[in-house]
Amino acid sequence: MPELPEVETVRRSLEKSVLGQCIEGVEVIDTRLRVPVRTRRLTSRVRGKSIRVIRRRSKYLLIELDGDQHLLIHLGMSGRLTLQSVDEPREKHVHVCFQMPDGKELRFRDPRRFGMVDVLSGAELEVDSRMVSLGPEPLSEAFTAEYLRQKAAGRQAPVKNFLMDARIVVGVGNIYANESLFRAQVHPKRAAGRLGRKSWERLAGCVRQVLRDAIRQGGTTLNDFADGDGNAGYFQVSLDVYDCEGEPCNVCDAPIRRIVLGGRSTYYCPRCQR
DNA sequence: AACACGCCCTGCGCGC
DNA sequence: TGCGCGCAGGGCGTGT
Repeated sequence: MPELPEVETVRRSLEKSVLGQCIEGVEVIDTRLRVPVRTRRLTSRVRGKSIRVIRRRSKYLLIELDGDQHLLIHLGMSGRLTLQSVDEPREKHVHVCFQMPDGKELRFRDPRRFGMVDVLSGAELEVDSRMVSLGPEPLSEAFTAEYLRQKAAGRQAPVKNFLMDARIVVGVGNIYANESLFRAQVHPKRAAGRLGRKSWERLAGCVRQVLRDAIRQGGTTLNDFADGDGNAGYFQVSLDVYDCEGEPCNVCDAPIRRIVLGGRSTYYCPRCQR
């Protein structure tokens, strides 16, 4: 589920609730995530350390602790990270808990188990294969129309697949790729290498705009997304095309179409997007 | 290199 | 009411 706006929403809420606090203990209930949880390593490196900074890179949360340790957390498709009272019964699929002060714990819950929880030193983080191959952040200065145009040169793959490639730009998942292309009036199937400068300008601008709007609304909650305090997002009411097959386009009333690209549902307006 | 595809896993909504 | 099916926000490995 969580794309950049959702992860950023979680980051901001955790920044308010747990920044500076000490992680008093770690409990691993189930190690079976996409990458098996290394319980002893996690416990020994994290227990007793305070949270110095909470960052986000791509769709990863990076929680920097005392002693140059960095918690690396990915929410996968169905992950949640919420601060709750230890008195509340643990929900099904809570796999890892971090004990926090005042009788609270940070719970990592992930029904589909596509997420991951790991801990790395600063040096390990710098050379980590998951990190080094990542493209620029879409809300950074490095993300420009010219950058995209150069990267796309000669590529035959659909522009939507290109946008969702984390080596090109991070954080743009299926929802926001669809929404960005709609706002930029670019057909998702267009070969990336065949877009002109003007299209790239619109697209770069719309990607940033969509992501900023979504962050402002606290992310998109389709089924179960919530921030660190359990609050749902609101961007789903602003979706123009995602999961809107057959509904009239908000601009021209033509019915929204659904096709499959790269194995994922792709929604677009056949009249607005060329 | 670039690209297509399948898989990891559980839950949900749908049609029958 | 119950069952089987397809589908779901991500990322990685493998094949051509």
